[in-house]
Amino acid sequence: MIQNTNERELVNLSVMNVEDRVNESNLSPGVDKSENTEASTGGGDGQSPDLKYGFEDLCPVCGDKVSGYHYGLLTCESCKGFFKRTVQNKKQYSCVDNRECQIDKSQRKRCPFCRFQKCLNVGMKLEAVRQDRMRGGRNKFGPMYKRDRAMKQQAIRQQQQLMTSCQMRMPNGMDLYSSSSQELPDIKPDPAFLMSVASNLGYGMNPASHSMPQTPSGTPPGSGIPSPVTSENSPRDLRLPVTHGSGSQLHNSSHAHYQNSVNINSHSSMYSTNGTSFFPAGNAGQSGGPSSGNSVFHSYYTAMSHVAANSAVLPQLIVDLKASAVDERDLKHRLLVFVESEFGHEDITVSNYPEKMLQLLCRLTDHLLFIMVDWARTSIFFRDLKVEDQMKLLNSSWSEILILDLAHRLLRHTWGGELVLSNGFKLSLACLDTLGLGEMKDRILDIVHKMRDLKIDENEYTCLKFLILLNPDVPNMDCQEFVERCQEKVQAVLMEYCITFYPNVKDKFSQVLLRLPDIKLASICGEEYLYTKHLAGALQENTLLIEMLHSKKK
DNA sequence: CGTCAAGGCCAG
DNA sequence: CTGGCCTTGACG
Repeated sequence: MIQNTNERELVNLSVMNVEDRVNESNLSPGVDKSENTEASTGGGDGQSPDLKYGFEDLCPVCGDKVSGYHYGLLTCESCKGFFKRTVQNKKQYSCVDNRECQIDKSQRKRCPFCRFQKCLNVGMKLEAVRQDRMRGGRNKFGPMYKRDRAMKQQAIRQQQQLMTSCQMRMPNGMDLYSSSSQELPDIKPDPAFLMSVASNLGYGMNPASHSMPQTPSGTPPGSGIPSPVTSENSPRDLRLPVTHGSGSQLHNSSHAHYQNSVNINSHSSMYSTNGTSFFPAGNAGQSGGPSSGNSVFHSYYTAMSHVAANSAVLPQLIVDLKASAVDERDLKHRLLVFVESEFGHEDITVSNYPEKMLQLLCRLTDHLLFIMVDWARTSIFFRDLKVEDQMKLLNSSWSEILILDLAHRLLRHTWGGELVLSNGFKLSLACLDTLGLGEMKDRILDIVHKMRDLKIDENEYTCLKFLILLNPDVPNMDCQEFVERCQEKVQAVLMEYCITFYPNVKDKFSQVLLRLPDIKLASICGEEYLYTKHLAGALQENTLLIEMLHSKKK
């Protein structure tokens, strides 16, 4: 892979894209730039109903009012100051209790050890505290903050669309999630429900906001395999991947790594000891189970559900890998709302058919990329990397991840890669032939068949996704070694998983890994196609998709 | 030139 | 030590 020469530009461009998009199709007249300020300053009341509505304006550390982005995320003024003092003065605290003190607004002063611990756990960045104490200016997180804001705005818009869409459709008795309804929660145009959907869509930079339970209770976490975590989460705090018994280690090593944004020790400690975690097990999107009356898929899943009917425990790392996954039902709906808003009222005739279809496909892919970026950014391991390294990894892996995701969707039959708009236009796999992407389509179908033969499940799919993302061979990364270790961990856990849950399948592990080259080939196919189209001027410029494409060609 | 996340200040 | 408010300065 060719390295990207100017990530900063890419980050900025990506940011602009989101904002352009947010502004260009702005449905709510009240949303403009001034609202950003209000949300982050947490200032006056009543000016910004949109932003105030639904998105946490509470500090993820203590629950106090957020005053803006500080050291990587939205926090209150006091935790900002506390974090700064702690890091600048290299404070060493200790906990007189069990290192499990509750941190809230009224008690945050009681135990600085646990408070700092929580700061780190929710994702405050040590490297955002300047060593030279230089004042003013901007740091490298600027683009990230901006992007986050834009994403939140976008989420709000989508949420509004979701509401109107629900109100429009529900009275007709139409099921929004048409692909599978049997195991789904009751979808009603209920603001509270929509709120929870919106806030769990994967937006926002606070990792804490991504680990709320998403799947309906009673469905097993992925592929019918028993979860090590009970569905009853601790009422104390659902959000923190608490590293029991390793508090001081994390603390000390964090200080030792000021230069380096990655704290390897803290991760190794997470998986070396017991499996206690506050991550809910079941938010990995699709819960296992057939999605419709398709008998092939049905038998596949019936077979799957008998796999590992023993009491083996899902490795903690896999639970954590899945914690950032986007729910496929939500995803499908978001895409539908998005595409509907852009193309639903377009007149798609025979003459503009291929062009419109290509446009639609690109917008869709672009949207998926934004969602992918957000998934990655909140994912374990990846979220701890420097932004520059994150960009390099994503630039290198986006197309393969898109292919894997698509193959997985087709395999799970979650929504078959098919979208039908209100104007009757249907976007399905067959369209790829029309567009000249037949070869890629065939490769993808081939991957799907092999995955089905192999009975690749949700957990293995997740591991593959991370193996693609955490590619230590991407050149010029600052944290190459860390990425390598993470990839090794994922690989190790995949092997452990295959051996534990599929002891009778010969070479399951290596067979699963062997899907990667196929995915690579399909992705190259798609990239080449896009690049050709791009050179011919057939693609919309200034999209994240084009930027990603360029980053590889540079 | 305004914005807004850094660091700084200082009463409590 | 805490936390609300102030100053600074790169960036758009």
